[in-house]
Amino acid sequence: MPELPEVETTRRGISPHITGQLIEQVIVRDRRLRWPVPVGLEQRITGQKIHGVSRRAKYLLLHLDDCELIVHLGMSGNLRFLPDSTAAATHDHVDWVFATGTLRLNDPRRFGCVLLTKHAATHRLIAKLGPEPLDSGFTTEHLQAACQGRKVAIKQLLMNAHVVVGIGNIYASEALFRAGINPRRAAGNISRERLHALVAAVRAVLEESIEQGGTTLRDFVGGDGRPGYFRIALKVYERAAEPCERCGAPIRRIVQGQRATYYCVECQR
DNA sequence: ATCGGGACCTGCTTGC
DNA sequence: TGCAAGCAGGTCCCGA
Repeated sequence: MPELPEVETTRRGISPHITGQLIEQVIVRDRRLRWPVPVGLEQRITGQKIHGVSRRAKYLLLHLDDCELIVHLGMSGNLRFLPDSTAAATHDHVDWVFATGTLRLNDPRRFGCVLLTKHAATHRLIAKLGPEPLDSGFTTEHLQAACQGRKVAIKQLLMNAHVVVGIGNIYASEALFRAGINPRRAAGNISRERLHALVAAVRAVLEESIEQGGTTLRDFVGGDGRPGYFRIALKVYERAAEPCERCGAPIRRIVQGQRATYYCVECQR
């Protein structure tokens, strides 16, 4: 489900509600996620305070007294703060209960995770990630170095979290459209000038989406339960056969690495 | 080192 | 109406 803008929207939605709050109770209804929710998590963190919620790539990090929780929403997860008690539904995996309400993780496809660690920054899932696309570390030089000698398609390289994090299937297509680059082009065969444009396009599309609360295609809701409104701003994603906004040619859908890619054959070379 | 593909899941839509 | 196939916002891990 969520790419960086949706995870960031979730973070902003839940953070004010739980930061500074004491965890009164933890309810795990279904430990089955991508990796099982650790046995004993409930006792381990009950009574601890949430000192803040940060984000690294698509991981949400909850900072507690003496440990950190790594939460990933996978393809279909959402994390919501519920001020009033609401009966749990199917696929509600974990509740964190506070005096002011409940933080609840729902994840039908179970590709998400809830993990416990001392220091998330050194955790194996996080330690080797590439730079954040909205931070200063994501530069033309960095992208150029990552592309050097690579034969993979630029779209697949953009989605590689060891190169740059947070860009999933929607925003990879959208950023390449903005930059005018064919998603199938070999990464190593793109000029520095065009990579410079791509860096700017990635930043712009992610920032604009965050402003709109992310993209809701089917079922995404942010921490407050509201959908994101960036879908109407998508230029190519899920627009196969529709006319390109720029040139009128029909948007094409192809498959790369088992994922759908959308692009304009005229505007993107 | 790089790459391609399979794996992990449920639920919705589409087509026969 | 029923059923099977295809598709969906992620990413780890394996073998070549």
